[in-house]
Amino acid sequence: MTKKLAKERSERLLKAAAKLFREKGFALTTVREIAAAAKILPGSLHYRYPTKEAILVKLMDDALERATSVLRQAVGKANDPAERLKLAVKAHLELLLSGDDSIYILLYGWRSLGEAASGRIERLRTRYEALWDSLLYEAVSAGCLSKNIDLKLIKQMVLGALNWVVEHSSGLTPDELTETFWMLLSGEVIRKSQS
Amino acid sequence: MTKKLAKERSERLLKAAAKLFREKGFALTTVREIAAAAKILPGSLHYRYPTKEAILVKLMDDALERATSVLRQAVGKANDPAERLKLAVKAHLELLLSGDDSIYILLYGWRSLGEAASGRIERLRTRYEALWDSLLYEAVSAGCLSKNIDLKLIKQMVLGALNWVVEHSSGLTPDELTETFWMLLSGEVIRKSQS
Amino acid sequence: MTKKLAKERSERLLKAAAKLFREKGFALTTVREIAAAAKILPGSLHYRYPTKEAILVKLMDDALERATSVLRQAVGKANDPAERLKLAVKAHLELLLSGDDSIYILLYGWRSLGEAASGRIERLRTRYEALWDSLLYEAVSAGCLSKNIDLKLIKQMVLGALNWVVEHSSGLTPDELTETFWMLLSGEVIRKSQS
Amino acid sequence: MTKKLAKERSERLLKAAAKLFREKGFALTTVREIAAAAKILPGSLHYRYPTKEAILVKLMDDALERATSVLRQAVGKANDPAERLKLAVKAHLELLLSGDDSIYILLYGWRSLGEAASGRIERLRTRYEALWDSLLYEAVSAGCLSKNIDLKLIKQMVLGALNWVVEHSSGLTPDELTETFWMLLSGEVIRKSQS
DNA sequence: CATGAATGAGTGTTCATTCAT
DNA sequence: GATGAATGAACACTCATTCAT
Repeated sequence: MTKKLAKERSERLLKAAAKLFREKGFALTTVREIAAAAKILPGSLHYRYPTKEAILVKLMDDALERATSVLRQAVGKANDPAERLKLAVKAHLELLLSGDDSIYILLYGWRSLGEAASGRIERLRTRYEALWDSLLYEAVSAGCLSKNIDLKLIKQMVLGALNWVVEHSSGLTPDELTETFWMLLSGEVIRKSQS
Repeated sequence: MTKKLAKERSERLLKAAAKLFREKGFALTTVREIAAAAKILPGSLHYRYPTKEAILVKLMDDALERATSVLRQAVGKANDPAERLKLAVKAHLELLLSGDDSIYILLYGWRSLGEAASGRIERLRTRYEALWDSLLYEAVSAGCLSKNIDLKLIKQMVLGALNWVVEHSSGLTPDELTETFWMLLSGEVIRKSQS
Repeated sequence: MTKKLAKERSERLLKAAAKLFREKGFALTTVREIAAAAKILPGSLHYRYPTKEAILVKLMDDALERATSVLRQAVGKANDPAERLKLAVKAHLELLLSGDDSIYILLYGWRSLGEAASGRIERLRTRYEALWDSLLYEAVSAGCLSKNIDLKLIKQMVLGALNWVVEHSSGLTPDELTETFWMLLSGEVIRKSQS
Repeated sequence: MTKKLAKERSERLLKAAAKLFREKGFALTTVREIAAAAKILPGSLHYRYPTKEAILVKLMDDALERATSVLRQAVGKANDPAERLKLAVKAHLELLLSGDDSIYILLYGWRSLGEAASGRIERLRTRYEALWDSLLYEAVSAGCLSKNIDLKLIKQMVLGALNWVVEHSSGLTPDELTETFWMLLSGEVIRKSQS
């Protein structure tokens, strides 16, 4: 019973922190604000997380865990490499648009981390990106992605486009965004001409 | 003579601030650090810029001005819409990779601005993006960009891919990045298959 | 137990602040001086009062509360309007000479307040003066104060004389001051002659 | 010619300073504000007065000089001691209501002075009050003021009433105030009864 | 487990004053 | 005489963290 309450408190705290970190940035959010939003007292906050940074790390950890799991699950629904890639794009967009603040923080919050935590998150992020790496590699093997192309670069361009678009184009669904993006990748947007 | 010295000081200050803002973020950079890096005293810093935020605004203002000017100049070198678009991509990448810290700050620092300054920068940013809008519109008119496509969305995807890639893929030249990106857009990376 | 200590601290802080505000003026007193005098740390001071002005407001609030209460009590001891007036004079002088710094601050410190706080204190001051207004009005009704006289003006002259005298004539008791003042009011000082 | 301009500048500076000191208090007025109001530059201000305090001292000096001179002139118009006293009251009120900011500063600004300057002003103030002392002494000699009364105390009560009233009762002329005050002193306000 | 008062180093900013020109 | 850029000590205030209860 008590444990349940404790867990609820902890979740409220993380949710509140994520919301504030997203809205105001890590540095401009005070622990008092987090505590107030989570309806606990500043002292109690430090009982669960020793420092403010620890909250951020926890948030990022969880977000990455979730992202990895979601992506893995999404691509499992198809066998065709191109189809799997498209499913990954959609899953990534769905996650970004899910309203989960911690995903957002994951993308932009790493600048606030100390060296130790920064490395830790980087490793987790690499794990997430490794999923994309294998997806792209599969596609090359299946012949639906050109050989002799820098796969890492393609991956970053894809992720960059997706991450950026959710910040700067509002009101569209993941499906709509996926379709447009897929058209762009398929060369259906730019018509071959000369250059 | 005095004026020259004053200008030099002012520039040293801005450069130092840009470097620190990029490295540590706006909130985590102290005015004392900026002053020390610029080899002036904290009080002298406030003689030129009333607040820390004013430095950030000035930095962003200048960066946007420069970006707009560079882009305008770059696309002026060609007449073919597709070629102009490619030149824009290259110019944008060159700017991002030029080592100018304030360009970086422009992309990620806006979260630190107060409401007034934020709106001001947003307006300038819109002016920069308007250049891209017209570039894309031209391309549609010339038939080398598909009609019936959300141009704003394409613009954000393009800019997102470019901005992201310079942060996460190091060691490549703007030309190399431009070539790969252009291949991606031209559909030469993903081979048409089914989906 | 803790609460008791906290209260003691709070009182020490207010006493120290009042003393310093009186001696050096509000603007020339630093929060560090107040903290040092109260034997707490600057940070702890702001835990209780968010700003230096808040301390001043609290001091004035309390002083006015005390003054109102003391005056009300004093005049309750008599029924004759003239006697009540005289008791009020004595009570006012006793308060001023009680060594309570906050009463002094109340008289001269309002210039340091911001607009909001200033209005608040002004309202409280009006409440205190309303007691004098009613005292004077009573005296008129009872015929011991001339009709056709500007009562507000008389009130200000009386309060002005009393407030000023404690600043510039030292060593006398409230009783002595009251007697002299009463003689002055009664026309026993200036002998009727011509003008 | 140059001298004339210099004098004009100096006067503009003093007027501006007096106005600001009255409105915002000495401590809250910055030299930059004074300089701006006097339309000179901060550096030039210090050419004429070495410190901010020096301006305040000069202002007080002049005000006291003027007050002394005005009072002396006013009482010279009559020979009867009571009449002279009444003229002094009127002259004092006229001065206070003349809109000359420095007179106001003289009354309330001494708290801002350092020890040295404070003593200096105190001596000047004593000289002004000595005029009142002699006025009152004359009145005693002439029999129109009761013997066996603390003259210093009476003086402070009179000055206190006058100084206070101009701050707290607006819209009345010096003549009106003088009449009411004189009635108060003459015992025409409080009717003798018992106490 | 939870509290909240207390801490104190650190923050952005102010401003009277100086001084080379 | 006059300037205005530069100074740097001082200011009010913040806030992540601690710890006695």
